[in-house]
Amino acid sequence: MGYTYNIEYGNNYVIIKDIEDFDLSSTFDNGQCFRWNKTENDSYIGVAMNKTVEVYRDRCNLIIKNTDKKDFNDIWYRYFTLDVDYSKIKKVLSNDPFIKKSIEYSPGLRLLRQDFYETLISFILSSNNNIQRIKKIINNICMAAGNVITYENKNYYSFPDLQNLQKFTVEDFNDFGAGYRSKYLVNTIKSLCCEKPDLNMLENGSLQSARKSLQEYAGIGLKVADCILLYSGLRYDVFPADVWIRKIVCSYTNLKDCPEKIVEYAAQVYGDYAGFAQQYLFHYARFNL
DNA sequence: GACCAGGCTAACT
DNA sequence: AGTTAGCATGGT
Repeated sequence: MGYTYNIEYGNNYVIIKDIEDFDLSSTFDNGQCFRWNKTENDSYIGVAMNKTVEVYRDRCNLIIKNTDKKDFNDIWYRYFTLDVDYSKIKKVLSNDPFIKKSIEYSPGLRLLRQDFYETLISFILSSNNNIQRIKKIINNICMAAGNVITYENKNYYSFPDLQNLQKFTVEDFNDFGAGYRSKYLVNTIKSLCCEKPDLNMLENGSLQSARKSLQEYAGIGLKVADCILLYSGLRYDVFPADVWIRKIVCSYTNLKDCPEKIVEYAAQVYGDYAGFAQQYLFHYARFNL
């Protein structure tokens, strides 16, 4: 399964040599994640999985700083979907001329497998919101209840676990800037603490049942449910249809601007790779419409 | 001041 | 089942 990479394990860093299909900007600045930021040196520093790491390219190599062999194998290999064969996915999806164009625009885009609960909370915050503001709200939440992680004399804050999220009130989330979504968060966090969702069912059950069970939570509709399933790496046969996706899909098909119809179309045309198709399209749309 | 942002909920026909 | 107002906030 997956690839074998030529990897160098150093003192607090890991180098993946001659890596293909891994462009930093189109991976981190494409709206799937909210806790990665570009530095002055064109590297990216991210807080994920209770860790802070810095990632940068040196020609064909990818360097991950502030990590080691164990964390690379236990966490980052999976987080960065290094087991996924993007050349195969791109080849299949390129049968569709418009997806092909989007792939050519950002061929090094990757999906990330992020923490399920962080993804769930983050995308409740995403509704009728913009990426810049979503990042700000999430950062406020992390600063208020996350663990401090120091890296190169700067403090970073992990995404809080459910126990810590549970102590926040509607007023707290209002102070963080969540607006009318605050009550959804409090409600959903309480439900999640009370009974954990069945991740195995979400991953392996029918798509219909996975969506339906996520939509039981306050603040989660069809689009947010698909984002949660896709960006936590549970499944790739989803198609989050936000305003950008709706615009661009309607521009190259004669579909009406109706999310359910667009999702149905994507399932038929892109099948098990719909989630990847969506991500290439989204990135293209955001910077070209 | 209007419009928009990785939409959802509730209240209507 | 389909349609629509209302929703918090900050940027353009």
